[in-house]
Amino acid sequence: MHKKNPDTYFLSENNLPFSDFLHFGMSTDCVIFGYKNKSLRVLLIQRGAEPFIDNWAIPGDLVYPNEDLDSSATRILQHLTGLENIYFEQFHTFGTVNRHPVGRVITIGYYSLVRTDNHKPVASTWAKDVKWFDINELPPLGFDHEEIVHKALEHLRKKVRTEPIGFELLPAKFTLLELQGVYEALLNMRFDKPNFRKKILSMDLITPLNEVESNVAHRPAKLFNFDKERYDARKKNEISFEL
Amino acid sequence: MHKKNPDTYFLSENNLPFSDFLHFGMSTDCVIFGYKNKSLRVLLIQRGAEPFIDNWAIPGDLVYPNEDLDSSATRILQHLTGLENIYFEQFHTFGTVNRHPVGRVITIGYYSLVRTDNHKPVASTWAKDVKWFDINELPPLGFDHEEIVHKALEHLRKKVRTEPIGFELLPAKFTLLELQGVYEALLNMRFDKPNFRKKILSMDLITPLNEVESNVAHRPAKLFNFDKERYDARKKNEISFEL
DNA sequence: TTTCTTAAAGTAAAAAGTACTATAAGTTTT
DNA sequence: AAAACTTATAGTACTTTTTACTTTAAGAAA
Repeated sequence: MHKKNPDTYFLSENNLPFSDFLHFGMSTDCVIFGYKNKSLRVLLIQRGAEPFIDNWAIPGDLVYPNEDLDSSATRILQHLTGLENIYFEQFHTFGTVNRHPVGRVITIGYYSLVRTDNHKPVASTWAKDVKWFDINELPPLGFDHEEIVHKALEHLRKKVRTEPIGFELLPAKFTLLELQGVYEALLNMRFDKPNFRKKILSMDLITPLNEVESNVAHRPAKLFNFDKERYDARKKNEISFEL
Repeated sequence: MHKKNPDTYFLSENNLPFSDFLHFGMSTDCVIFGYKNKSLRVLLIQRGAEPFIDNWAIPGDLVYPNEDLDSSATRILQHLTGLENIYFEQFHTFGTVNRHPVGRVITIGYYSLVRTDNHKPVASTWAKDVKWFDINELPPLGFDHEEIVHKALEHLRKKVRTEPIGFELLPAKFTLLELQGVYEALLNMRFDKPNFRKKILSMDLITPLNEVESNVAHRPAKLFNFDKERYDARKKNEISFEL
């Protein structure tokens, strides 16, 4: 119904026809975080196509004409890691006029958290190589990807202080010291062990299992898992839909 | 240099030529918050053009082909309020396939905070009317603007807890009780007056002036202003550029 | 059985947050 | 001009949370 004469829409102060505005490219780029050996890592690909061929970059792709934004991010993640049900979140959109050498391409930044032990990322047609990099030892990146990674990290650090997402970087069963390591890597801080333990347990969101770690040269620690149901239930109750 | 054959770029798993991906429209939409009479308000326009003509909506416009995203938001804000140096921030991008009746238009959501007393918003060619609405008494909105407003409010509420942006809703000189009113409206909570005062002053970010309010039927309160320089300086020192 | 390493519990001081009371300083009313 | 009233501002006592540190326990390895 509205399709008849689109040129009459959006005529703010300029007189360009509507069709002149439909020349944007859209992409999604994903900053994939992992955790291993007490350090925070980012998954990068080595580009197999121009522009920035051979450069390292964060994985991304153009949004399909008939694809939702989150679906696009899911597709990239799925494709690269082979995993489903990955935690991810949109955090910022980057659209400086000349950010892309080919044309006006605006990219939507997502970050995601994955358990690095579960899988091996695989290179594909569009990536010569895929590798985990320590967050403090990143190579030079193509496009404006350094800015994107930096901003992703900023968002992640804020988020992790208010919502229990640290678990997403660990296997389902983890020890409290492992969890502490995640938070220390993420926030670049040190915590006191007994106090960290006390605080985490007092939140009542992780449940002790009847299992302990194995193959360690010392007293094995108890394993826990995150009680997502309880968290979701609690969150639901607190939400007040004021609008 | 890279412009010669764009069709070889971004060929992930599909075989569409690059030009097929350049048919997105981009817009920015601004959720403008104000504060008056102890209540939080949103500035809405009544649309003067299709689609959703006559409906209330948040102000927005298509991004110009040669315009940065933030510039686009600035332009809309400037145009509508006549004010410069308005606080604003990008918060989320909305791009569901069918969100826009005319075509695939992706919109970048911004929210901003303005001092409502400083100015009167003016309607223009693209808006029949402009009006402030109480956040709890919004009319039905066109497009997906209800979702956008809701999400903006969510972001604002988080932001206001970690950064001193409440001042942006008040005139340069304000009383502590006025500031308390802003926070109560923003967070939908009540604070104890002496404690709020103590907490705010202990942050050492607002400075007392040698002025008091006038034309009040009781003991006039002291006026304060926000010490932005001190805040910026302090923030600068804390930032550790770890990337 | 001894030694080693880390888990896990406990304790005490400091800081921050909460609830409330009291006083001071203006304006308005009588 | 004094009294009544309203709100600003200061102060106090109490509770809870955070921080720093000590102690004990449990298992693995030698």
